Amino acid sequence: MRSYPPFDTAMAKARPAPQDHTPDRGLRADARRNRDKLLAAADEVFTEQGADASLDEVARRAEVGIGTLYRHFPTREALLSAACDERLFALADKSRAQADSIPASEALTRFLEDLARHAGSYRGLAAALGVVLKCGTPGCHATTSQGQALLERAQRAREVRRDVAFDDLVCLTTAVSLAAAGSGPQETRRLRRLVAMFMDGVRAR
Amino acid sequence: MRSYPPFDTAMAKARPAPQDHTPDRGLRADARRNRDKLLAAADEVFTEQGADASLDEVARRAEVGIGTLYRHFPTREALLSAACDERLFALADKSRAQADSIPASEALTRFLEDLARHAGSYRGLAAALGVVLKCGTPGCHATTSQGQALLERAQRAREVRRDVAFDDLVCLTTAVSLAAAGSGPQETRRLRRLVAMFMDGVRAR
DNA sequence: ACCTGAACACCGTTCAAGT
DNA sequence: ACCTGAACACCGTTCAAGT
Repeated sequence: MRSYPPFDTAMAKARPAPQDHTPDRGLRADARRNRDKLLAAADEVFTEQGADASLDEVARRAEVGIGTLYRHFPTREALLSAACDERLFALADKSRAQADSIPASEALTRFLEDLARHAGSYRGLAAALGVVLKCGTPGCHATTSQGQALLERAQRAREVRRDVAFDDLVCLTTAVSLAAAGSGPQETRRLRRLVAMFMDGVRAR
Repeated sequence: MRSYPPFDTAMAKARPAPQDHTPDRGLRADARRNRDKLLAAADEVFTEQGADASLDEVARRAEVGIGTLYRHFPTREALLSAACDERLFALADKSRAQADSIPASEALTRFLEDLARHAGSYRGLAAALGVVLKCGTPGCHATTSQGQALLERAQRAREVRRDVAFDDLVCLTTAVSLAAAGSGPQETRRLRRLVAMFMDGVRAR
């Protein structure tokens, strides 16, 4: 088991607003450009080859030295979560937009389904989801705080047990994503079924 | 993402009986000895370093050429599941012994808890549990058939929904094990709580 | 039949030299 | 301040030569 060095939190800077969430302050123009190229390349490569694709390949496709990759993203997880960040932001936004118009536990269920689908966007992302969601990236933060808010709301409405923690739900999502690896219609059905079953268990009675 | 070659099913021979489950037929004495040394070494190394420890290290500690390791176990999963086999056998036996004297869903719950604990015996085994349980090793087979039997019994007793598949339960176990990584008293408590919650969702209503 | 280990291809990570 | 890529250490896998 390889042990990654501790995540460099300096890499995860607070973003000014959901619309403008690129950390351009304190980055030289060329550095900023390289960072963007790296993210685009990472998204491509991870999508094609899975979450443990070669980082060399990412650097090559970004037309950037491998050292530059490490300078920007000291660990694989840092790159992984940065590459997912847009998606996570979108997920949190979508949930916030629709949450108030539907019942608490329904909102929570939809959120978890989306999260499970997100974890399936790269092969191998699901297993890393727990780590990725704790990496401090803005998108991660948006997602976890939205999830936590939904959970608390459902608990206040007495629709969900009090002894359920957000981490339990992340754990469920991990499981469901692992089980639903691939994203055909069959997997999607299974995903929804598993989320529903777990939510039945989580529901207050 | 590394793609492993397809698992060589010739490696997983049917065993004569639960008590004597070492494939000694068709193996020369020295080969048999090497196989045993490899399994003992693998158990040690995986326990110390996790499920993705170096296979070189395993061969070295078994005092065997690396080629011999690959001859006996063509994939990491093959070695992993062979090394777990005793444990899985014991798990199935224990469950069989106690199952008839307790209610169906209780027996199933205990079985799943044990399986989750098993998945925690090596760091990183949980994520591979789905694959390991499908590798055809005798211990895997004993475990899956016992689990399937317990599930069917609980379904006949109308204690568990009909639309639950054994794979769903394996998926749960994976999740719970991932969430309960580590094996302190806190993790064990969490493990039992998560299993209980999922079982509530799985329960017929 | 089976074992051995050198050889090959590949990957992650660092760091001295460059701009 | 940032980039580069050669260099190093390590790992998985194969296969020709040996018993």
